Amino acid sequence: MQKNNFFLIEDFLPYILTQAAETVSANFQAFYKGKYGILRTEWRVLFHLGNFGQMTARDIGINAKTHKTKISRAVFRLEKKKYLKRTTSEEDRRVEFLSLTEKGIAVYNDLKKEAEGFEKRIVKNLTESEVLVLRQCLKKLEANFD
Amino acid sequence: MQKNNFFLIEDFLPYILTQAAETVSANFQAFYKGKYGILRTEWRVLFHLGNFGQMTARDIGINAKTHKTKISRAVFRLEKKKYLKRTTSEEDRRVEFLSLTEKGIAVYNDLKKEAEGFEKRIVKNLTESEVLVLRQCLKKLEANFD
DNA sequence: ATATAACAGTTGTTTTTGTAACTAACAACA
DNA sequence: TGTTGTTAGTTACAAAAACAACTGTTATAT
Repeated sequence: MQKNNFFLIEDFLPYILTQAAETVSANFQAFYKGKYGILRTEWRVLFHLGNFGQMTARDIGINAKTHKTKISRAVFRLEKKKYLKRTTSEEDRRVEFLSLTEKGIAVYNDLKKEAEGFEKRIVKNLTESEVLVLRQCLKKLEANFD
Repeated sequence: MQKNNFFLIEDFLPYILTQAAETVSANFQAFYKGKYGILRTEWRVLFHLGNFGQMTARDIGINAKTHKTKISRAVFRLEKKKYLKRTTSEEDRRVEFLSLTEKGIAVYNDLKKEAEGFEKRIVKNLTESEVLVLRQCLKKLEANFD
């Protein structure tokens, strides 16, 4: 395995960013998949509802930058597990308000606790200012592609 | 959409890391998929071979932290497109050495050029020291989960 | 030698995603 | 009204990923 080029895949930011994201989230995903059979998009929906309360699928999709079909299917699966309930809007019957059930809230709270521990484990390695810069950079990077 | 919690999904590092990675690489992926019909794992294999020359599927898998079945299928597809050729090892007939064909090298060079431009576009937003810290942090994060 | 384990890589099956087409409801404007 | 366009959310189908079981080969150990 010898180096014969100036462009190195291991210096390419989208690559190392993706690798880091995959590596870091793999453990956590395995945890919530193993414990609650929840997939990534389901986790996102659950946490949006847990964080912000009642929301529409549309708004979750916009905030999480996730395509509506994925949201739709995640909502379906969460509903099947009784983690989530729907209420059709009175004003616009196309719109459904989503919110967590008691059961969903319990799951959310457990996953939240786990997420907090996970977060600590990640940043333990870094100085406070590093974490700050990291967050800033990630935000800036993303803003570049909107 | 109101905030009623201390844990916020938008501050959760695995989440913002994943979001940033997805947002940032979406454009690039669309480009190479559109132009050469290449998927993410295929891109990784191509760039490992382009960067390091002849390699085995196993070593690409280890370096790219990608499961062998994904590598195997990516290799198959790259071979079908004549971007890559295989040579069975003399010493160990289980082992196949992979390397790019002329056609593969041409594709690699084009994608490399594109990647360089892409990289510049990303970091344009950031100061040199920010980029440095970002790279460091990503490396440290990943090392935490090996 | 020969049995057993370990390894490189592939294939089969199920689950999940991507993409586009779809239904139903609303909006706007003639 | 009625026609056209837009929007929220679903569904259908093809492509890709996850996971486990598989083939063929080499290494180990009795």
